[in-house]
Amino acid sequence: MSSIGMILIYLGLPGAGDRGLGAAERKGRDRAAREHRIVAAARAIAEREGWDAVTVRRLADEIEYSQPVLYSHFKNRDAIVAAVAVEGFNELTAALREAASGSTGRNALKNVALAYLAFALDRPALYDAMFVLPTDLRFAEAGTRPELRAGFEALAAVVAPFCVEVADVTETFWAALHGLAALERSGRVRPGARNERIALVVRAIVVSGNNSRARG
Amino acid sequence: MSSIGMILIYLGLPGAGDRGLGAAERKGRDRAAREHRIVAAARAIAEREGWDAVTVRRLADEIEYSQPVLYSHFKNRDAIVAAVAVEGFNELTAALREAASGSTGRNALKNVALAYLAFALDRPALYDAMFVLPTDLRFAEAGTRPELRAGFEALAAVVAPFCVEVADVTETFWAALHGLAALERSGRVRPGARNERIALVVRAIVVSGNNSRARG
DNA sequence: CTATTTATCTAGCAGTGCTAGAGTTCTTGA
DNA sequence: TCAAGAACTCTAGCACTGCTAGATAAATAG
Repeated sequence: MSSIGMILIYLGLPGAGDRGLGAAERKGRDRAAREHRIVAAARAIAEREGWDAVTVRRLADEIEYSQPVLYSHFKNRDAIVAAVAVEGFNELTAALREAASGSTGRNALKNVALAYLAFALDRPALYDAMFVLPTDLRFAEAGTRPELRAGFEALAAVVAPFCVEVADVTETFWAALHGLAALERSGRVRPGARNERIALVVRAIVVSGNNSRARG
Repeated sequence: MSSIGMILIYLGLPGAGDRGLGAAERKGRDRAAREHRIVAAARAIAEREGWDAVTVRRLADEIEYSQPVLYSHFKNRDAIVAAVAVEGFNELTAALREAASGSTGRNALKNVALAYLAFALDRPALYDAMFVLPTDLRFAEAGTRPELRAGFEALAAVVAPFCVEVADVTETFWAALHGLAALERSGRVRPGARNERIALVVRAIVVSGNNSRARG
């Protein structure tokens, strides 16, 4: 099965002898496709065997190129992790929007919280890429990537009805969800009480979110 | 400065030629002292240069023994990280108790939250050992080390006045604090709004903690 | 003083991220 | 059409990692 993947890809594209205007674009597409294969391979291996198993040599084997090719796409290994993280933020945002749609107010809040936890717990490797492993992706700063900000906005949307200082409450909501995910994943909290914890977070926002100018 | 540390240690102990009953105990003490030096070196290097700089070779240099000696104290590198983490839990527990003492009710809650964040933010390497790096330390399970449980109890103590389901609320409080620390440390939340976020968490527990049997 | 156990070290394995320089393939211009 | 130049990819290797087998030195016991 050595090079079937590559063969299929090339069959779907103009022939290699192709001259003229289309050649450059084809190269660009090939490069983009190869880059995507790298990211997909990294993600698949990480999800199956953990991030430690994602070595540059192994990725090179997977895409059937030598190691230096990977470094023509990504500055270093961390940049590959970051690319997976960006995919993760897109999918998390989609999952949160989906969870919010079709309900409003308190129910929307609860559904989003449940969706967030579910996302973090069944895609541990993806979530690690987004929040645990070292990347230099940032939030809340100039130069923040739109993929990251969109996730924040999805949370802000369900939080907004309950507060005036939306940014403060959204950040705190996010932190609570992240903390719940992190502690549960590392076995530091009773798995059976997940729903109770989520209910507490939701209730906290509903009851105390208003007038978020906290006094104390 | 090659072996001054060792010389001082041995000067403070019975002479090397010492025979008889005391010799075995002295050996035990020496071993314990050496083990402590390993953990201290790991922690110091991690705090100064990050955990990536903590290599077994470097620790061996630091304590002036060869690498295999470290493996006679710890099963592997992760076990050294875990030893630092246990120190961290002891110190975090002490810091939280200190913060809780001298105030009650809502103020105790706020002081503990502030102390938790301060701890996480000015000892990042220690906090990583406790919560981020891979160790097999567990909470909320049979076989949990007492050092870990004590930290939970310190949080539970300040939460208890505000709720009936103490375990649920304590876990959620801890998760919120951990999430705030994690997101702030990775630059994913506005540093300037830290106090507002903490105030929200405190207010949430005060206002909605009672009757924690959440409905909805 | 010798034999045995204990403690320690040297040297090395198999793996990592990353890169310089060689080699090949493709594109271009005459 | 064919050589010159550019673009691309590979081989081989560096410096490092965690970890360990086997040799060696030191301490203990008989």
